[in-house]
Amino acid sequence: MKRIKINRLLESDAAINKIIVKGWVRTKRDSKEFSFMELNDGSCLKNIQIIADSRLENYAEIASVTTGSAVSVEGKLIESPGKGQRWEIHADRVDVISVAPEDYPLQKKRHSDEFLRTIAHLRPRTNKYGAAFRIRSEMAFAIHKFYHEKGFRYLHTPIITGSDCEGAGEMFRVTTLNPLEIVAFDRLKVSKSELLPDSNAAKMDIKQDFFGQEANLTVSGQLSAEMFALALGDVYTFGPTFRAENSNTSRHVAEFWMVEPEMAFCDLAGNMDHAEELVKYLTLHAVTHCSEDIALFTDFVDKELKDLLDKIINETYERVSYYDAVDLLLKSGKKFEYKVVNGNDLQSEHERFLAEEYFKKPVFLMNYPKTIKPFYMRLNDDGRTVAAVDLLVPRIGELIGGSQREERLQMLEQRMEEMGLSKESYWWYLDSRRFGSVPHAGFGMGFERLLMLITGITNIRDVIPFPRTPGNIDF
RNA sequence: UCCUCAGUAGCUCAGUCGGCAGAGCAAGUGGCUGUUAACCACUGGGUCCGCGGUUCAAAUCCGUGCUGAGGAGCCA
Repeated sequence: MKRIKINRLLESDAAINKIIVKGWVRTKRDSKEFSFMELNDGSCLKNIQIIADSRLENYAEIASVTTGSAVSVEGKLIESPGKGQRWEIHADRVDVISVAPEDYPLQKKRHSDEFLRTIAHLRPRTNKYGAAFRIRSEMAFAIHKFYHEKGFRYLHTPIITGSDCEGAGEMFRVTTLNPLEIVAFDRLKVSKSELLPDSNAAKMDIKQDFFGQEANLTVSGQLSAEMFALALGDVYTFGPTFRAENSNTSRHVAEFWMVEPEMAFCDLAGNMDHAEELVKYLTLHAVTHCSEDIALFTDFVDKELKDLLDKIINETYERVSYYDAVDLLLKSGKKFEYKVVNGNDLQSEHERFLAEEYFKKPVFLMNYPKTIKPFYMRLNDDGRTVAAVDLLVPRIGELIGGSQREERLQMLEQRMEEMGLSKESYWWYLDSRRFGSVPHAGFGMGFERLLMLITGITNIRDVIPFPRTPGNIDF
């Protein structure tokens, strides 16, 4: 007989004479006559209560079961006379699969997130993290569902990349060279400057490497995605991304997942329309398909979460240009720790003020000065701003960053020259502007940041199974 | 990387002016009960983050290192 998952049992509208459930004991209350076990199998937030009668032949063994132990239960699903649940199981047979010893770290009480991070291999067994990772799974599915419905093609861009100057941050080096050989260079008293990529020593060295040139983990699939948008029309990527920045904040990890749509024949306004539709769709999907898990977060993590999610789904997102935002910040009368300077990038506190206090809803900030944005963003007619857009949301800050891309070859080459980039290493990228170039646009959305928004979890390390941060790669 | 705060029992934390190391929960034992973060009693449990210093005396004051958190920068 096959086991039934607890989420199905709890949905039952009638008693069932014979069922098998398997799971882990969350807590147990004993008496001489009965043992009450709360069993959870991960299929949903709720446990099911098992009543094991002392007349069961292995009752002594059942009584020894501890929190965290695994059991298999055969019995009857019946309506519960007790408070707090509709259904319970009267066990005809309980097989103890394994007993968790007394040093099982998870207790039947609230633990701090900091402590649970030190036992990241066990934290999915808690209510909060179980809920978080069920939502994560459901959101990943919803992303594919959204794009499939809209006729986008799912694109797998490379994890290992040879282009080293995408400008999106520090990169992780990929090499098959033995680190000991690098130590040997030190022993030979080769100076550090001679090991830099443009030196002969390093060139000789790099030829021995797997790819014969420097290789890194991707920081963005955008440039590749542009090539496919200019062939398949509308594409998106959804996969891991790596940044070697020494960032120690609640919003950054070294390995994270990013959604990157790229759309041909699309301008900045179309880009924003798309971003707004995506965020609304995903939030609505979470609220309707993960209501029980979301309820845990609205009840125990963030009391204002429900209001925020309603706003995200129902409000029209504000759209304001960089220069208007600067004016607005200057006129707000609000005292900031850092002064608002026209032409400089906005500080986190400025962005938070706009999303959380001024507009009190998601806000698109667009048309930034070209001096603070990458080369591939399309130059506006004013000659000083580019068609960039960030989506700022309450509590998180930047959820989305994107732009309309520079599709004009001469403009693109000019921008690359201004920023000191080598045109040779981007030959294939420039080719796309040579052959059938069209206006196109796209953005990147941090998947973990979306999950923080939807769950109210305040630290990004708590929405990814095994977070990677500077100095931390346990598990 | 910078700024701020923190580190005391398995977990969460208290520890006053520098003067014998504490509580709740968890664990163990026993009792009781259709219980539900069950309840009652008893028991065990400490490198007070490490190193150095001041002092008759340091969990407490000073220096330094490590770890964690919050904020900043970078960004998604």
